[in-house]
Amino acid sequence: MNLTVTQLCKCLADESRLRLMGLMEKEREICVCDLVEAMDAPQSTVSRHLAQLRQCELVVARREGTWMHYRLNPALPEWAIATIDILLPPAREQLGITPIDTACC
Amino acid sequence: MNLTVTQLCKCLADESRLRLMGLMEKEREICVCDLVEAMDAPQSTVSRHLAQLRQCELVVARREGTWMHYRLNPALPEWAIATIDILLPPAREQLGITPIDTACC
DNA sequence: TCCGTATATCCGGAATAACGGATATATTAA
DNA sequence: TTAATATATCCGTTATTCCGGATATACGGA
Repeated sequence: MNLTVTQLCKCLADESRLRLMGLMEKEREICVCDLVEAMDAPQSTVSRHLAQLRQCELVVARREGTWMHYRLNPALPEWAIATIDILLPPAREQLGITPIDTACC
Repeated sequence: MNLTVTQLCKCLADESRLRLMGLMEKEREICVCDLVEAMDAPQSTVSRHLAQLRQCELVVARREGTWMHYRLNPALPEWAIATIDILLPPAREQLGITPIDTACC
């Protein structure tokens, strides 16, 4: 785990990625199809942003058959966890979203 | 004051701007010449980044004669203040800087 | 093995951001 | 005024990021 402040901020500085983070809720897994639907963006775009979040380890993925389940990484450095905790509520409000609470699969 | 989470993160996502923020300390004014010296970057580059931070109101400027004094804006929304408070210490460590404590003017 | 579904990656083009020398502006002092 | 200093802005170039259709890969089931 070698996350830098710059990397974290770059991830959160893009509206699509911030939205993806905001759609996830602590301790809850979301599958990609739900994210694609909620994002109203092409699947390749969503997947690309998820890859970037994965790369920085802001999220972790778990495969279950053909499906991938994502969730916020609980093992980030304290300062990153604290930042995400603080920013997601105002981000959700500003973007007009709430965490996904239905499971398609 | 209409700062968005995306705007805050964009500001902090650039290493030069993050460094500028890290060179400032709460409640302390720093003049541009000190920042230029500490940044080891052309004056136009520093000034451009300061303008962007000013634009988003992360910093405020006060003129005193020919000098401009900058400081962190204490009037930001709570979530922004909290984020900056959390991120600056690890950012300083990662960038190898400490707040400027000498005053050239 | 072959097919269908879910997801990831590729890649070329478009948009955005950063750079820094040159120049403009603001202020003070002579 | 004019000069000198501090800082801001301009602008052309380069670098980075984002986009999304096309394609590849992974897996389960028939």
